[in-house]
Amino acid sequence: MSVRRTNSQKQILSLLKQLQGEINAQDLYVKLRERGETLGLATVYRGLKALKLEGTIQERVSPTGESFYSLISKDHQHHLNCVGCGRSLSLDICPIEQQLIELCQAKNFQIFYHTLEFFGLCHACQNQQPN
Amino acid sequence: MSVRRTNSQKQILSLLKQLQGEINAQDLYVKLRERGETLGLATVYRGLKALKLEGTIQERVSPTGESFYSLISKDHQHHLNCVGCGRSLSLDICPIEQQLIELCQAKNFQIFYHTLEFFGLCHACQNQQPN
DNA sequence: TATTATAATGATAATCATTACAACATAAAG
DNA sequence: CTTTATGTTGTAATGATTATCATTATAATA
Repeated sequence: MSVRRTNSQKQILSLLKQLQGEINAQDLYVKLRERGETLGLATVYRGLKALKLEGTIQERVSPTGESFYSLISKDHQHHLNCVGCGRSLSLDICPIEQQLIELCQAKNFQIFYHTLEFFGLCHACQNQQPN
Repeated sequence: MSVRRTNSQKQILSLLKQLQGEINAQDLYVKLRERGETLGLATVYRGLKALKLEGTIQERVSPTGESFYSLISKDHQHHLNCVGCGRSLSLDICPIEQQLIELCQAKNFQIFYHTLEFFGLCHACQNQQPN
């Protein structure tokens, strides 16, 4: 209910809108400081958490354990992730039908977004010895 | 090509088969020690990495940044994850068609597995103040 | 079998994103 | 203008994972 939007949350949202992509908390912090804002790193994390709970932004945890944040948008992307080099390739398709989402809602869940990721070896990593 | 399987890798695989579920590296280490094995924690991490590169096991990074490992199996599961309490509910459906996977292979990617996760608020978390 | 090269291992230190904490600031309410 | 709750900051603590390096096991070769 409390749609109180603190100043730091506004700043975070503003930057995310401008970016139109995903970014991690630390880089977000640096960019905001570059803008002249004076907020602290802890506040950035707290703001991101609040926005996530509101369903305004989404979080993707990378294989390195680092979180990336972005606005939730209709034209989201999924990825092919290489377990060898860690790089990922964007896909422009999404097989998740509205029908499936409604099925989830039926379980009393309020769905904000979904993630679909494929894992395997990219061409380069297939043709070389591990390690 | 080198399908050399070290002793520690065998032990890790053996435990994962017995478990039939996912486990993090630290717990895996403890369980192996309880079995009487004498391997070190670093070796567990190394073994998991090697098995992952082989396409034998899969890794799921939790929102806390912790990794969970399990055997890759046909009857995998997807989840509804609550961004509030962090709990997740298993789904028994998977909308990913073989056709889609072949499309990925066409991009020179060798797919081992995929993950599909929904995020939102569970019933309990919808009806309470944040924080 | 003895020798040598290569890979695996274990203990521990280093790394790094995130969270906890305590002091201070701000705003809302009476 | 106090009181009270909430937001914010910098810093220390946390905790999983990775790097390091000396040691040991394994494989390849003579």
